[in-house]
Amino acid sequence: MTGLFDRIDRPRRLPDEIARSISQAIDTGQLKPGDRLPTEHSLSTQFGVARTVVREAVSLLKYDGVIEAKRGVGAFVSEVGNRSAFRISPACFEKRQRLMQLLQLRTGVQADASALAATAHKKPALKRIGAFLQDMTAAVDAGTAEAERHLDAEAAFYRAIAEASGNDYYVEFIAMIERQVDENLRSVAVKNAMASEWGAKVLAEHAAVFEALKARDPEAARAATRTHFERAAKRLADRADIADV
Amino acid sequence: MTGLFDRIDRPRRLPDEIARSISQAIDTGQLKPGDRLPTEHSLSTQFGVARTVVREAVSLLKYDGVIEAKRGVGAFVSEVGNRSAFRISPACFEKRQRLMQLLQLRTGVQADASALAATAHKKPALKRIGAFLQDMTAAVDAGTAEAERHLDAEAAFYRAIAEASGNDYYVEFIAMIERQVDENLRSVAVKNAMASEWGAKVLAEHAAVFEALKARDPEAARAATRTHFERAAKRLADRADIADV
DNA sequence: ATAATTCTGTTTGTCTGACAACTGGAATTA
DNA sequence: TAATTCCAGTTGTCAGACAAACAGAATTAT
Repeated sequence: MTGLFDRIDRPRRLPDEIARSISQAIDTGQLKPGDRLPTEHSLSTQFGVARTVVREAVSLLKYDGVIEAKRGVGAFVSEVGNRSAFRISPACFEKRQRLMQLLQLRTGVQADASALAATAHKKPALKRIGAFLQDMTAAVDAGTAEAERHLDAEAAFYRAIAEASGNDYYVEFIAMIERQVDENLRSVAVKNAMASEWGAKVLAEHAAVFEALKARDPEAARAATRTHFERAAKRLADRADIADV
Repeated sequence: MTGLFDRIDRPRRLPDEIARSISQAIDTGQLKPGDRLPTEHSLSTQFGVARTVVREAVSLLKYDGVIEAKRGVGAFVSEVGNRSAFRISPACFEKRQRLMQLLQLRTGVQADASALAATAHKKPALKRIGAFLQDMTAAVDAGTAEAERHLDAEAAFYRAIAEASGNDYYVEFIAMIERQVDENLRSVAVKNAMASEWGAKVLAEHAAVFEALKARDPEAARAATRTHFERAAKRLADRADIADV
């Protein structure tokens, strides 16, 4: 049973903390592309940690292409558009606008995945997808107690669709986004799932997607998926307790 | 002037090399989710480097959520779907199927971005976009000598569209993909751009996108963008010298 | 005999100091 | 004046040490 206890705040690793700090300085414009970072020695004294820790932190940012280092010279903030990874910072869940933008991107990708799956799916995949839809139905029938199960089944439903598309990148991308959203907005999503007046309504959205897949109609699948995720985004953002600016 | 000299292969950083090695072991299934990694001490002797180097490498993978470490116990491969970043490994450009999948994902996202931009764009943005289209036209008129400029203008054209969408995540995502594709397939793309018989044809594809934006017609913009990127993907994959399996 | 506790070795996390490789510019020399 | 050499500074790597946390064995108490 989850929800009884909040996860204790484990002492995070120092390098992650420092990487986040530097990354934030770049995002907020305190460090602009081309700017030179303080030396590792300087950073280690500023943060009050050993240089090895600073090195690990800087190494993370180098790996993402956020900064570039030249031996004997220093480390510099890279030009934008040189990133080698797509990553969502937790700060994005603090502002409504950023959140909506993220969910908008996800909606489009997820709709594409459904459209692909509509024509590409094999029989066993459809069976799997249908099973998750039944899971959701059962969870809704069971009422608010099974809200968590409902959410898990929903995530599995759309993950299965992504897998049925036959494109591994959709699976990876969707899984990544889903994980981030879940990690940051789980509690809000649970509240939404518990709002029983929505149960049947939302279920119909999923069912429409499934029917479109069964009919191998890509455009219907895309439209149905888009409809659900657009509404879900609205429900989430409406209920999320975040700043409007 | 680019293209005269190839960039010398600088000795890569050890941590990146090791991170890549471990990551590959996971991708190929030599290390499965739940498996325990060798100890840092063991890895340092196996790779013949200091533990600090191994630590940096492992730290990168931890940051991506590929592995999780417990002090006093060891480091373990995470379950799939726990990644906190979306990253494209260079290996993806070695197999035609993976490449097509990647380009398919990009096509969908880019098409969505265009659809959004069609309704969201402001006047100055449209002007910027049009300027890049003219750049491309000029480059095509100048012939094969300006192939590189053509490519740069094309990338800038679609980046500008993403910016006009008003959604920062589209900008980030598209920039990341574009960079990876460019880095790995630049030479192929140049050859394509130099194939003069395509010049006018391709230019018409871009122009169609621009016209749809000007007309503020989202579905037309989406369709035109999709058409271009699907054809571009085909041209790229046809010419790319990669394995079919 | 069983359950609780303590001890111990292992592993990751952090610290410290050192040296190597490399760079840009200053000081020196031709 | 121009070329060369030298030097302080910075990142990259190395080596060793200790702290923190954990799993399981050994010990003790019930």
